[in-house]
Amino acid sequence: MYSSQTSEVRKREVVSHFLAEITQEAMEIDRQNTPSTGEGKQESKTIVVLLMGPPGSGKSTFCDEVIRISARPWARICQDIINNGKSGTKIQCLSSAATALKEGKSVFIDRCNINKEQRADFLKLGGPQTEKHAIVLDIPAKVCISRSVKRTEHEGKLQGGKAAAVVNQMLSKKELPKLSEGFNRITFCQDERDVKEAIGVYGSFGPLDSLPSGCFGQKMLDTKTQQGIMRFLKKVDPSGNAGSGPTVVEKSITNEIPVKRLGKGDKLDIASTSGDVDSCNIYTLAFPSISTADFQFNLERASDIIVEKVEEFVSRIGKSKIRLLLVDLSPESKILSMVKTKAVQKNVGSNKFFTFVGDITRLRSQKGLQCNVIANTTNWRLKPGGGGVNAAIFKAAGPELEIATKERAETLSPGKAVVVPLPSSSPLYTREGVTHVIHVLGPNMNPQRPDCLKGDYGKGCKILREAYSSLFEGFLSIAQGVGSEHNIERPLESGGVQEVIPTNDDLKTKRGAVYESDKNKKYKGSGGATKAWGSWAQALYNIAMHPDKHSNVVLEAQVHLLVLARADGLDSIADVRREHIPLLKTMHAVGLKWAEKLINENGSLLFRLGYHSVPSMRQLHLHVISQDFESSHLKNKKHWNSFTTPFFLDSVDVMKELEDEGKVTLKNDSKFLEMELRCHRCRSAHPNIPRLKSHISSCQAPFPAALLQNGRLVSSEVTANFCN
DNA sequence: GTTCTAGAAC
DNA sequence: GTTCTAGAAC
Repeated sequence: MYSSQTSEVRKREVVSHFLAEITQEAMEIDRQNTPSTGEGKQESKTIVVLLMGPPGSGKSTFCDEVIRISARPWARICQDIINNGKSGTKIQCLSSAATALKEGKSVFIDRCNINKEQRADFLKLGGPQTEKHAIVLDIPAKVCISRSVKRTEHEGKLQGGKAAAVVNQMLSKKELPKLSEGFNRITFCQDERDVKEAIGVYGSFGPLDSLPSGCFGQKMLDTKTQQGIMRFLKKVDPSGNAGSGPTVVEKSITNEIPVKRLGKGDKLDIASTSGDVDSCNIYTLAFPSISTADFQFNLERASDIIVEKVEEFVSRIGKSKIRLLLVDLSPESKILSMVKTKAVQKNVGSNKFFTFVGDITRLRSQKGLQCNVIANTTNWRLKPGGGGVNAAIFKAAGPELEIATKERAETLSPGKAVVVPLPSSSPLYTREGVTHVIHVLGPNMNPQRPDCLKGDYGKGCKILREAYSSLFEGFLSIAQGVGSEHNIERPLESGGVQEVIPTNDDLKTKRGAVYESDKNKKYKGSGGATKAWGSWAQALYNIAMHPDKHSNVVLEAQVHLLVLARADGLDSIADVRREHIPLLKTMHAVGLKWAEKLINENGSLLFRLGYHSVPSMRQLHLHVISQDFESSHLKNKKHWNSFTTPFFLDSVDVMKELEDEGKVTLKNDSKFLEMELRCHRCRSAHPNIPRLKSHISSCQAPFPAALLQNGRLVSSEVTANFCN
């Protein structure tokens, strides 16, 4: 923090020093140009014209057109090409502009100049005689994006899907210029006609002419609101529809949720342009509108209350990585569009609140949207059935939810909520990554249902508010790790083998998770026995040596579990000899049993069983890892490569080599961990982890042939059995 | 393992 | 300007 501040200060010093110099030079020029006698001869004055607008708004075209028809000497200072045709820095622009002014040229500052801060230094250029103008190309975002996307030879190399991201990003920072910043004249252009007109004005603006000061062309438009909306949207509308009008904006909100995978193939780049593939780090509550379906609560009132309660909650949580998602199955949902409109009007939620069309029980599997907690609008008996969300959630979660619910509460009063941790065996947990269901009971206005309020909206609104408060409170308590009691399973009794399932829970709850890592550079290549282990690398050893103290250490995870050997002194595959074959077989059998159990629960899972060539944690452990690699803990190249390159030794191969050779010869090669990132299925290469993750979330290519042999890949189709 | 951060990449 | 990686410290 300190050092970054220092460097920022230093940067400013450099800039202001530099500015002082060029300003002085410009003033000298001005003095030379200013006639010392009071003769009436009019001198030509230089002007600095700052273009302002996102990529695709037509800044360069504007300059080119004016320069083409103008009698005045101009220089176009374009940040995109200032560095020998490549993009350069603001300082280069300032320097180049100062030089041009010195030569008596007027200058166009052709860069986005999107906010006051970006413009400030350019307004210091030249002397007091130098006029400062702004041309604001306030063109609809939609137009800018489509232009940016279409261009193939743009100087700034801003092409394709990235353009949408950049345009939106920039618009979120837009601050229209004001005369008070130091401008003599500001021209606003909102469409092509305005632009043409301005080109005409500046094109015929001769060296000796002057233009009236002030603001021109600004239409009635509440830019404050626009900015608010842009901030609300923050991220990109992947469809490129982010516009400045509220109609477009509403659509954007729906699309705005970062989605890992919308479809297949052609839409793959959506994730990368939305720039939020790490959205799994945001703790999310998905909730249906309470009471507005079967309980027939008035939509107008309900939407007011939702917006009110969300606003209240969002202001409380500050910058926490938490978000709320109002979900409805129907794209035509009235409540969704009403809430959307009101949220936009009130500018609620910033990037913390979204509306979303989808099945609340399938947000991850269908929409690629990870929600940690979902709310269930239930009935007073907390029982399945009744149709709607309640039936769907109980059905999707399986009997596990019923049982877990029963342990918590038998009934629920209107306005109240109950938090139920979902057992890891629930399909909603394994398939969707949902860790908790919060049952909430809203007020009922339907005479066919119990506790009907008979139109008493005084009471009804109070209860509905209370219901949302209870719901959000429950969510917050989970998010903060308070009251999150996780179900604990007993480890299987299996001879000298202890199992640990590390969690891939996004939250740091109080349960202590043990994660497997790949390696600790210092120990690279060293054998197992003499290795010095860091304290965290000891964790598995401690569990294996003292299982009594850790008898209930089974940490939940959807996709990755470890089978530990209890033998002391056996830290890695390098230590393993022929006599350990029975142990390895047992470990394999245990791993396989778990894999099959998990596959039974979720037929789409595929597993590989194997060892790391050089483990990062001591105590021999077998990885049983599902091949979806959907985990927020998979963060870097080493993680990925440790499971998808020959660094990962399939258990079946290890056992075979032990039988044939008596030991396992390690290639002992760290190069595997440094290899480029390749999809484990189709082997395509990807530049970084987020892009890779985005790809693997939808890649359905068959696995490489080698994996399909000898039972290396365990799936619902393959019933590999290497033990017994 | 996590967190922090500089600087590279975009 | 933002995103991403990788190295260092813990």
